[in-house]
Amino acid sequence: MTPPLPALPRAFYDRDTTAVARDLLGCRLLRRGPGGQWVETRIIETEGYLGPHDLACHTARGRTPRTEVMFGPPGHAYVYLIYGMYACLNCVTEPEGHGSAVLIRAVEPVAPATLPVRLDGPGRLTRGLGIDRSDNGTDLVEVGALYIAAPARPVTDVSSGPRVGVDYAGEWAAAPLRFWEAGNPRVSPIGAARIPRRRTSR
DNA sequence: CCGCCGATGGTC
DNA sequence: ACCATCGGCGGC
Repeated sequence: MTPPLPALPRAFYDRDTTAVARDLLGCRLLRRGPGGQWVETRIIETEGYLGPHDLACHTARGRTPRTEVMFGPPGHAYVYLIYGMYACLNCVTEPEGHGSAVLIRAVEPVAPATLPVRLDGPGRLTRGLGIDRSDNGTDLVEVGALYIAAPARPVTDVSSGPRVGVDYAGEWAAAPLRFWEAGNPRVSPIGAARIPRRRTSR
């Protein structure tokens, strides 16, 4: 693929986190590899983390070195290490100081049309695209090695459900802040409609 | 198909 | 001690 596809403006991120989480579906996540080659993907699953009042949100534990980026201006990447071995990619939302972000949980390849790695799952997509904590703080509004562009066509059919892996968050565990493109079979089936399994024998 | 468990290391 | 995960394995 050949960017520059224009990056989404900062105003896109400087909004209600739930709206940003929904509107990121269909957007392009662009990654330039070490060899200068581009990979264009399409966002198909997200989760909103609303701020310090949201007990599932990292900022609920206050302002710390790790969450500094989340309290910063919108439109920056918040990348953190989970379980000692996977990175998770987020976009900071709302005005500076708010402490909210959207986790990108799954993308699908656009160009190249297929890749030898899976990109569904927050840990798999960062591993597959070579995203790690060195990308923390990247300004996604700049056309750089990692940024986000507008969708070819907006996603209108959106499903939602509880976020994954936040059972510790009390009342907030059940909040329907996970969003995915309805009917897309590449979204991991956690909480989504069961994927009909292909017949393997005859 | 479902559920359990280990890997692995930053964070507070 | 916990954790916004993943993949392998064993049981049904």
